Amino acid sequence: MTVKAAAGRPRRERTENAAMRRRQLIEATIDSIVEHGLSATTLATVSEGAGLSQGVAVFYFKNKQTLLAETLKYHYEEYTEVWRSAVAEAPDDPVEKVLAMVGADLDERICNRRHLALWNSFWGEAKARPIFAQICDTYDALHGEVLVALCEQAEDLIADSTWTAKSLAEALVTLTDGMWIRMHVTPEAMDKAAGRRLVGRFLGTLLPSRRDQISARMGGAQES
Amino acid sequence: MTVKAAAGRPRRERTENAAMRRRQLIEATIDSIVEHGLSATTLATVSEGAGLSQGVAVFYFKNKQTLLAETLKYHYEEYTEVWRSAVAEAPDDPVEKVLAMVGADLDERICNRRHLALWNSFWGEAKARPIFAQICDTYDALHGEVLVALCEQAEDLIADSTWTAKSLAEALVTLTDGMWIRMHVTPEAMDKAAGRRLVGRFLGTLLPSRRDQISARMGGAQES
Amino acid sequence: MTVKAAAGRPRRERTENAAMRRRQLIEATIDSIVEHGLSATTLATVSEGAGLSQGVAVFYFKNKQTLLAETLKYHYEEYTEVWRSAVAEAPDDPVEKVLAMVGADLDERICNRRHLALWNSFWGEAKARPIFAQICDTYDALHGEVLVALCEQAEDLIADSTWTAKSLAEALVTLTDGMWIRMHVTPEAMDKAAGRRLVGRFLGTLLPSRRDQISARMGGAQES
Amino acid sequence: MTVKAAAGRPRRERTENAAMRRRQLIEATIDSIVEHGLSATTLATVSEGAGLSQGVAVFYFKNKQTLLAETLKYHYEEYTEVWRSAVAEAPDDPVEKVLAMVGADLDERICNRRHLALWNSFWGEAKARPIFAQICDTYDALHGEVLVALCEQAEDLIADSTWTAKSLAEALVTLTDGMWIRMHVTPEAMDKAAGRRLVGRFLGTLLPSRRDQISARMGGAQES
DNA sequence: CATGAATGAGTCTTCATTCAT
DNA sequence: AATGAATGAAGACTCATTCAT
Repeated sequence: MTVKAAAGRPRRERTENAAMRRRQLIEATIDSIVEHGLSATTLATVSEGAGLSQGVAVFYFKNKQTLLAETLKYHYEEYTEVWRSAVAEAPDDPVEKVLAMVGADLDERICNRRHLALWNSFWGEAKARPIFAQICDTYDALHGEVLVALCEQAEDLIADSTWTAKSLAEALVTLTDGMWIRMHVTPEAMDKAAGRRLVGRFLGTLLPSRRDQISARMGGAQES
Repeated sequence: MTVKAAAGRPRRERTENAAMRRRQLIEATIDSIVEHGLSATTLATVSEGAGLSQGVAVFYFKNKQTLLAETLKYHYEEYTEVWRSAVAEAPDDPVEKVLAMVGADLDERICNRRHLALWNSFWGEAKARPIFAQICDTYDALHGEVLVALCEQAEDLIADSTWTAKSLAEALVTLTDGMWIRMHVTPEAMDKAAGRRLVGRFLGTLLPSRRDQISARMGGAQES
Repeated sequence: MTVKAAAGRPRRERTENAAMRRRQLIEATIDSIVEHGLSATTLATVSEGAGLSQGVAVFYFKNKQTLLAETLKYHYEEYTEVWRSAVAEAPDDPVEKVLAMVGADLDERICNRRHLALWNSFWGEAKARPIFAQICDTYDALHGEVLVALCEQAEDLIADSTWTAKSLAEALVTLTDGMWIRMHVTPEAMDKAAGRRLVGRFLGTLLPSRRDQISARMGGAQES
Repeated sequence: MTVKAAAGRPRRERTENAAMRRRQLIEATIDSIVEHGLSATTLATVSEGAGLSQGVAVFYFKNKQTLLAETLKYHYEEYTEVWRSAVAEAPDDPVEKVLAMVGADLDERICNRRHLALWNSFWGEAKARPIFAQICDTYDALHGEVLVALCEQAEDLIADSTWTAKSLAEALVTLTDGMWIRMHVTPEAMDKAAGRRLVGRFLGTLLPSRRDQISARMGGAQES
């Protein structure tokens, strides 16, 4: 009867509340994984971190498994958003686009202790848990396709007969993965600036004529 | 009862037996981690895999924690042995030594499904378990030092002002870690041959004058 | 807010609405017990079955316990109504009255999958839950008294010195309970028609002179 | 080496110990079901009753489900043993055999508070738990076949054209089930002696010429 | 009236660890 | 040396119940 009067509001509020709770729980999950590791992350550590009861996590995610999977997705969404906007905002030059996409991997929003720890934890378990592997595959495939496409247009980079667009993209992704690992496992041996320089040097070696431009984007050949 | 009868048994025999059991259990641990993942590896899966009773693992390793740590060490010992002998056996040329050391990372004895799975699992948990992290650090430090030293001698490689011995070593190690990850996570996207070609291309780009030599060691620049 | 608007709503309407909701919830409870069993019947299965929210069941019944007890009562009320009207409508002859009362136990409204499943579930738990036991006792006592009274008047049936009114009533009730169990547990071994024939044979054996009359009411002595 | 010296002994002991523990746990399960009902029987109530830790129940039965199923089987084995030996020991006369088999259902070892409570609890859940139903079916089928066979030979009992061997067996089984229920639900209304008399009267009515013999086996037509 | 979010005690189950033999 | 029975502390998950809206 008076439903109309209150229409929209309560439902929206409810939906918003649910979204908020889910985010709250996912953040707490990330916190726990970063702090205790994936294997020591329990519904207890998560719900305590979120300041909620154990039941809520189940209420919103049904499963621990689902909670973890959603956490992984959430993380990938953030990453995807970062590289996508980086590419979009890059100057309209093929090499710049590639630099932007690779540079996104070293963006502060992605390449930080929290994200690296999370990513590494999931990778370690991906082979044993098909759901994780599938999520990784999906997002990685998208990322890979876009990078190959950009490399194809950056003809200067693959002018050298050694490289093809595909192999170059693969090399860049491999370099990124390696850096993420090293930054995570031995942060004292490699930090973000060192990572940028490494990629910069690599691309600079490939494309000597643009070395200055690359240096400007990635950081120079300073001490490392 | 019959202890007295066996009392005279030489200590060596006992020690050997113990060493054998330990190896047996470590291998079973690796099997389990490869098959079920680290988080699903229990003393039960290990002892069952070893064909022994539940108690033995504790008897020989005291802890599950210790068993895992010893497994990690065992694995690193194998790896260290491989790259050490590869360097030793390489022709007496600085660049050849570097190629040998990097090539060891792609050696069949190291770069196989089993090792990659194991390594990845431990990395994922390393940050959360100091014991693992410490083991990784120790062995990685040794490996790193040797590689830097070799790079310093391979002056041709760092003739280009872009690279220093240290940054080059870091780049190579990073590339290796990245390859291991990709071979593990997306084996259909990168296999061992593709990995060799990738490193080959990378070094070939750095040192155009030795490109043929590098190709010969690492595999050519075929399609990838 | 709109409480004032509805304030004038007659109490009857509210009471009727409540009665409707209670019936709705009880029916859903029965559905759930029939489908999932008593032990797997939760407030969630009930409220979902009723198409209502979780809270309602508590609102109207205060307890899960009470909801179940009310469900049991509801069921007994239905049964009582059936045998009472059967007796009332039976021809004015003592034997006919007994036949009618026993026949009611095989009436389609009582002797169906749904009722049998429900009854059985409650019996299984009755001993452990005093509230259930008490409800069963109350209604069974009433039923028993009436049946004994009718048997006393049906002198023909107990002419045989073997039987007394009480023992005959007990035998009939026992037979009914047994049939209900067997129809529930092994429906392929006994259906309603077989049940009627069984009772018919039993009474026919007791009272050969009225065998035809009994057959007419209960079904003949066909194959079984 | 010295295995031979200790041979046989430890293994036998171990097997015996396991059998003993299983029996101990099953008895505790029965105790709990009789006392608290099936739905309130938890691994906690069982292991506490057995004076053991929760883990043992799982160790020996793997599951709560399996523990319950084994309990049901154990109970049926006892019952089967009783009626089988009763039939075997009965005089070599068809009617006597039938009387013995039906009488077994009223044997003190079977027809006691404990057994009845147990049986009833399982029946109540049988429909919802296929495993229970299957166990019941298996043992009931055996019992039914034997009873039909005996009835076929007891030609006197089915001389009356009303009854066939099958329908008579069905009637007897139904009577038994009904008695068990009533003894369980309303023990004040029917005890074991009353049950024996009821069956006695029923068979006596069927076979007037043997009434004395039946009375002697089942108890006379005393007060009931 | 009615909703459904939130709680927390309790259940089953797993598993590292202990210990008698 | 080796076994495997036994323990008990978590862990994930369920569910009756409460309560703000």
